[in-house]
Amino acid sequence: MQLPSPQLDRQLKAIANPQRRQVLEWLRDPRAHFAPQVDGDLVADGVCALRIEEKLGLAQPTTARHLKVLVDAGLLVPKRIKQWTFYRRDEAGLAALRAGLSEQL
Amino acid sequence: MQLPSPQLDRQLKAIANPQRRQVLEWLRDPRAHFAPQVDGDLVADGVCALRIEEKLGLAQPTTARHLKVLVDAGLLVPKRIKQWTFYRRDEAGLAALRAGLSEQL
DNA sequence: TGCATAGATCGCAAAAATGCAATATTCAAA
DNA sequence: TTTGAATATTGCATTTTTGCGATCTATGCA
Repeated sequence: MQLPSPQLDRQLKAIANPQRRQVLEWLRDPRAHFAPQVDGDLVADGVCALRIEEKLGLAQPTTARHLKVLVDAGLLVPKRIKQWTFYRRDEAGLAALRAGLSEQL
Repeated sequence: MQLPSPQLDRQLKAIANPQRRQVLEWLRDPRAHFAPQVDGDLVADGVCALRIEEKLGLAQPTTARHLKVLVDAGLLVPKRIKQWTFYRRDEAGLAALRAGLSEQL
């Protein structure tokens, strides 16, 4: 079948998974869910992948793929600092998802 | 992992599929997308499964399962009249989905 | 340079989703 | 009660998703 919007489809598939929704929810208020970091501000830069991984309780490759799905869907923004990757919400992408939903749903 | 809301999870999985979103969209304005029916009012009762099936271009059992997924998620309301089943949107369920999204997403 | 840490990618196995044909069920009409 | 139409269910194959261990890459530090 013809996909009207591949990006919306990616976003909906991304949030169809509970773990990925959990990450998005945690990142709404990083300070409430994660301890302070030395490199990278929790809010401005995002949360270190390692912290997300241990909180999710999934193996590193599994967590990495979940994060990639969210980034590819435009729902998370990755930021590389030194050897760490920090993730924060992509509010523009999330707004686009909401808009797409109210339009198509 | 623990599911905070099994119903929201079912709903998000339901709309993660393009064909099922297509059905929901068609049913927003049944008269615009389907010819009038003899038994069952297009709007009040819903659209006959057979019409949805032929418009989707999928086999009958496949369409039946898609419709069941949407009903189980509380996004469609089925109505049996004679030997037909008519489907219309469950606006309350859709509202719950929107509410759940803005709360958890 | 050598080594450790963080993260990304590969390869594979298990589970879930999606498709169809065949069959069962339900209901109406002959 | 037999027949036919519409829908639901079953069984099975294919594809996609999700999980992990092993490995590769990138970066920082001694």
